[in-house]
Amino acid sequence: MGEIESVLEKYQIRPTAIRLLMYKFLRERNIAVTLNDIESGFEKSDRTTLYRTIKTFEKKGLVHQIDDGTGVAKYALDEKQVEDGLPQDLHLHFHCESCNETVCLTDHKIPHISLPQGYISRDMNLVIKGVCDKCSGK
Amino acid sequence: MGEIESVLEKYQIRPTAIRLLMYKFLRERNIAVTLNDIESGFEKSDRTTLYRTIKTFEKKGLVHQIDDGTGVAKYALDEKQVEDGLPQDLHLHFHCESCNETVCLTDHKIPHISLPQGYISRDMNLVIKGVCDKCSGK
DNA sequence: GAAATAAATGCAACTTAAGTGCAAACTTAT
DNA sequence: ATAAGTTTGCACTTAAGTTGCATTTATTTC
Ligand SMILES: [Mn+2]
Ligand SMILES: [Mn+2]
Ligand SMILES: [Zn+2]
Ligand SMILES: [Zn+2]
Repeated sequence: MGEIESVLEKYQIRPTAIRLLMYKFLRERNIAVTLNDIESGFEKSDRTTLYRTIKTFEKKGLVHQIDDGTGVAKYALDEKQVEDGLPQDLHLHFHCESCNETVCLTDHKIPHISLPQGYISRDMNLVIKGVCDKCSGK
Repeated sequence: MGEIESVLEKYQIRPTAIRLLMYKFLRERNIAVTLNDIESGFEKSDRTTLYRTIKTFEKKGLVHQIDDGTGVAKYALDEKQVEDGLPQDLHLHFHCESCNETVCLTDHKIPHISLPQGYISRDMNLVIKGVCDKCSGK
């Protein structure tokens, strides 16, 4: 059994052909991808299966969904160890308005925000939009 | 000429009947509203007109669009004075997962975030999800 | 004030992404 | 080998956003 298989098993995802392909696909890029990106990356296989596959990955905690404000859901691999049952730390996402790519800045945690009385925080989403390193040329 | 009319004129929006109604509608609530909310708030008038009206408001800087992660665009009045030509300061938004309402926390500015080399920030979106004061009962 | 011009409105249609139902194919357990 | 459960593919549905175009309404020019 290869390494890829064992990662999926670790997340309690049965390693079918499409699942292995999609996991490899996600590993090959370090940017968040849309369902359309995934679809374009595969010759065969249909949209619904890919949709359900990515949703399975999400439910099992292998990927997280990113809402970068473009109106289309993107997905990226969680890098967390399956050992610590905790959800991956909240980190910020950067969306480049030039190349339209979105990346996880996993080292950049969302700073603590104090809310008005009575407000309880459960989750956060911080997206910074601008120009990425590749596009700024700096 | 009423006060409402003069606000619209200040933003260079011609005060038609529907525009006055929509502006009043937005003023009456202090939460962000979807196009559907607006549509339900009016007997007459059609979706397209309301859509184009809110987009006109947005272009002219009277409202800002909020992406709270629910997948539906919401809109809320800008409170900024038209005098300072600047866009309204970036503030955070709170989305209550209990009542599904989203509010502008205009006093809560988004803290400064330092980005990796080469990344240029132009805009930000910070949404906190949780339970609002009304729903937490505290 | 009437004619010409421009802006706003209403209706129908289109686009895109997301999601569901169901039967066929495939896998795992008995 | 059979039965039960899971995954896959196809067709179809929903919802939000958006555009084209003709009609109506407002503004400008004469
Ligand atoms: Mn991420
Ligand atoms: Mn706001
Ligand atoms: Zn870029
Ligand atoms: Zn609430």
